[in-house]
Amino acid sequence: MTDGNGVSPLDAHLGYWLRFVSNQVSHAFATKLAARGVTVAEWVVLRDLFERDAMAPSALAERLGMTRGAISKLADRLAAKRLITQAPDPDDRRYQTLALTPAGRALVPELSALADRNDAEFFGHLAPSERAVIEEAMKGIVRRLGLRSIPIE
Amino acid sequence: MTDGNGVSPLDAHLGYWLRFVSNQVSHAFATKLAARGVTVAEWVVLRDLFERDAMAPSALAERLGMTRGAISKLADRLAAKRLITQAPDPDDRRYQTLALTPAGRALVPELSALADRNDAEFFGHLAPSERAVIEEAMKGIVRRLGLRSIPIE
DNA sequence: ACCCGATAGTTTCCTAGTCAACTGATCAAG
DNA sequence: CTTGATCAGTTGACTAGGAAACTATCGGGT
Repeated sequence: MTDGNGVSPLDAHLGYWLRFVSNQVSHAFATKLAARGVTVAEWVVLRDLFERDAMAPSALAERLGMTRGAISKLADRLAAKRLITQAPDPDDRRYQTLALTPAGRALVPELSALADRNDAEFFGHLAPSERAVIEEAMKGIVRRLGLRSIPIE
Repeated sequence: MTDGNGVSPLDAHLGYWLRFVSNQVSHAFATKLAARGVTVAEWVVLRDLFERDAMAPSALAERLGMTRGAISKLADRLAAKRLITQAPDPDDRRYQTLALTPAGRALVPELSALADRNDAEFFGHLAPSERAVIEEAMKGIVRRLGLRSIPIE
């Protein structure tokens, strides 16, 4: 685990390899999304709204593990691209309701295809048993440590 | 793989789980490092210089997959913290030589212990066989796709 | 009925990157 | 030699996000 100096090599850590691959995967995906004028964070928001239909920014922040400030800016960007709408909630005027525009809704399946393709490029060759071990290990870590959201604090 | 709308769930992708866990691991590590006043990128540079003893910024940029601009600023920060020195190369004055100061050298083993601890917290409970599958799969992906460096383009 | 605290969203400042333009230094070809 | 291409490093403009202060709204206790 350590060399003569008490310093273990960087690549002795599983975290190193995970970050390495994960960074590459995310970057490759970001490049694909960029061709459609969307960032990864924007994609995640669109994807979430696609299923839930309408959501308050704070709920998104909670689910995506981002600050409310970040969501506020992200929502502005998506609204500027005419992919979502920001409507005040009539019941409680502190709240907003974010929802996909028709253009936004139409975009999600296209982006989803990019996500499928990207994942296949990196992991498609793995044996089902390997996939299963990795997926279970990751889910197990999330469960064990009680991790929530799609993090970055 | 897809629901009725042709949109596969986010968590159907292995890349999703990898990013999830990897983000958490990196964040937890960043928090530990922050207590010593160092960022993850700075740690990687220190760690690399620890083994190689002296290096040009451009070589670091290549190895770490960062731009020269980023390394330039990073080196300035580390020099300001008196952890590295920036010396001109006498043979070719375009080059610099980055090297650890004694303080920098002394810090690496401490940070390395944090890295060990962090990795153990997330992956220590995995069976050796699980670790092996994951590590091999990640290394295989790196090999298969000819990935280099610790990326972010 | 009225504050006081909590809660939703925005905004400002900061950090750490990228990208691209720029400055010097070197080298090779004429 | 000199000139032009190339390469190392720096710098400035820009981006995405976090932290925390700020605004506005709501709700509950007295």
